[in-house]
Amino acid sequence: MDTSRKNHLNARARVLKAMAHPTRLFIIEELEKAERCVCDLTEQIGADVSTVSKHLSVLKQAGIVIDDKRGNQVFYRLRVPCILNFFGCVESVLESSARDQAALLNVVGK
Amino acid sequence: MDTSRKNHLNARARVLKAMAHPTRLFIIEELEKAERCVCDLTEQIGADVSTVSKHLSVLKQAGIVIDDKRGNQVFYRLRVPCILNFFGCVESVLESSARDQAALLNVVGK
DNA sequence: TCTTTGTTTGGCAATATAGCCAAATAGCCA
DNA sequence: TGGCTATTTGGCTATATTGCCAAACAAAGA
Repeated sequence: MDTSRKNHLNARARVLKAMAHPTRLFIIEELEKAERCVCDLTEQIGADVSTVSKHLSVLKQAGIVIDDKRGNQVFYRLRVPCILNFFGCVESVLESSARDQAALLNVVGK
Repeated sequence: MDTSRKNHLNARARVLKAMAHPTRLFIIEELEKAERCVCDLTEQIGADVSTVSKHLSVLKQAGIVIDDKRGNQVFYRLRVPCILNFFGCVESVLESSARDQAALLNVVGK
């Protein structure tokens, strides 16, 4: 495997890793609707502000969100609008898993 | 946040997490081309067989790949064909990050 | 059966992640 | 300036992940 391919794989993995957490997926979904300040997200999520802030910084470092300070609030929004389309395939994985599970249970049940 | 939304976020996060590793992305890309046995993947990846086998089992548990034993070899293939389209958006995140980095360097350079 | 080849599993050490609390920082307004 | 609100950072513990080695398993063939 050459270096350039390795770098590419690492870069992609970093983005996916940043998304791979329920709270961060929630944030992404919310930001798809509109920008949000940390306080709003924190309230919706129901965790410590510091926890939410750290999740946001993970997303920011991965290049997924961008922040914008206005007054003493910080607003976050998605940097790239396509992120949500992105999930069509994740959904098919989930559905196909569910289908196969069901089929399996059916067989076992007999 | 209601339970059903939480479950959904967890399910999605599990799939993304399974993908979020360079070696596993490599495997996914290879399987997009054709099914592969563990031995082929191991050779390409250049890690211990046990390591590769564990990565495969992560992908399998997430419902991303499926295995098929033939003789004493085990062949893996993607369960869902769309996985690679999936990356269009990851790419835009990367590109947009790169662009902004470059712009930043430009400003700093002045 | 014994051996060889291919794969998975168990176990371990190193490292990374998550989430909380406490403390630091930043901006606003009196 | 002092106090208030919003956010980030540091530090800690608990937990999860990674990757290797060694050992177990499985299939095939001599």
